[in-house]
Amino acid sequence: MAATVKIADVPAPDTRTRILGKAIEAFGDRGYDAVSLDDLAEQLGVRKQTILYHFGSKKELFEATIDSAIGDLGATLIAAAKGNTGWPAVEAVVHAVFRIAVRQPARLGVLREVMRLGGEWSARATVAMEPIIARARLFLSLEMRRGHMRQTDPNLLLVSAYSTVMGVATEVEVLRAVGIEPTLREAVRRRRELLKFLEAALR
Amino acid sequence: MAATVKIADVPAPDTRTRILGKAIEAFGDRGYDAVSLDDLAEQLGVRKQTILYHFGSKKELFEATIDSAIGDLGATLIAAAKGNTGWPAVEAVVHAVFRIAVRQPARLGVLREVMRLGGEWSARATVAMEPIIARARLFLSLEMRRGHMRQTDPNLLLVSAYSTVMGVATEVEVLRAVGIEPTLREAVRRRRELLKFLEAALR
DNA sequence: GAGGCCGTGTACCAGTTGGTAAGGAGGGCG
DNA sequence: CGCCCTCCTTACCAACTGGTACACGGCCTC
Repeated sequence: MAATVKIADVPAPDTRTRILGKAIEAFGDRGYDAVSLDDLAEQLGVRKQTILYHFGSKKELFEATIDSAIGDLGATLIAAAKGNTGWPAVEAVVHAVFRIAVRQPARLGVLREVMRLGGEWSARATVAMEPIIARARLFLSLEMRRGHMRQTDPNLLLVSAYSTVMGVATEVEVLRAVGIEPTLREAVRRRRELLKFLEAALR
Repeated sequence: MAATVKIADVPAPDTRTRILGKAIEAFGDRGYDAVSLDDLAEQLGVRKQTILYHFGSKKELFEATIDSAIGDLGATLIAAAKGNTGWPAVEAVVHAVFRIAVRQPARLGVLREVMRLGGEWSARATVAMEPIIARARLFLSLEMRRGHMRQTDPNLLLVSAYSTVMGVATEVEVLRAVGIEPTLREAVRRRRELLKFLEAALR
């Protein structure tokens, strides 16, 4: 964003950037295996070998995708938390997650996909997420010590909260299974409901 | 189980059954795309064409996998809930899920995978799960009316609870990311912690 | 023992996959 | 001009994918 204001900062996205963008989109919502370089190339109006020129292999491309998507996600969440303490911090983070879920669901999709694949890739993502995890853990510990939050293992609480938020924000098919259509209006209601759920669970 | 006791009930699993079993395992923990019929055949010590003889195509095999895994899962959960009311019912279901997560993680994996893939398959799984969903919804509504549970939209509550339980029970890589190793001992602790989380969130 | 069905194996195949090799087109620069 | 460097293309390819056609052997029935 802000591309219209700055002068020569983001000068019409170069090919590499365009590829990465589409890669996040594709990998994020179809998964690693289901995306072929040929597909991707066609969508970009470019030959597959162009992709392989910029990123040496599909694996490398995916690694770049992970770093980009997760780095970005982390930055967004940390920015959301910044300046807030206590419950408002949780609210701010959940808001941020939902905003991403609505606008760029694939970005969260990449995280989901990486965790699904496991192995080296999960490890890579784990490293990329370390800052957020550390921050979240610290936050929870602090809130517990202050008596604002139920006393438990912060790590387990973190996993529970993560699963709940990711699930409610991104599991479109599960929502559909219980009869909830993934519309914007519903997303707002879902977020509100989720916050109540979390508030009850945490405090 | 109980194969050693019964007499001619399960007479050395026939090829079709063996294929289905391995398919659940494979699809459940590697995902649809990542499993090739050749792989599967080799693991079974059989030619790929044998698989295609019993199940006409990979798609059909996967459909059979869904029906088997999810039908079975549903039966287990309903059996667990049976006879219990109120909070003990929730505990029983969570116990059952964790038991499956420890013994046959792939069975839950199939559910996850299907929901990830979306489309016709999610629809199929949704149909297969209808009985459990209906029962759970009914249970929640009843508990709310009785005042044993926080008053909210049962559907949203269901999704939240589902996400939380599935996440904590099956998201091995997420657990690892926060430093929790997926051992049996940890699973017990996790389950206990999860129940506290749910109890706080629900009541 | 001849014929038929069931279950499995052999032989193939066309399409797609990720990846290599090599050849421009265009610009900057000596 | 000639040379190189960056970016992208055309032309291939070997491996693997799901799938078809068909032959073989054993068992049952007539």
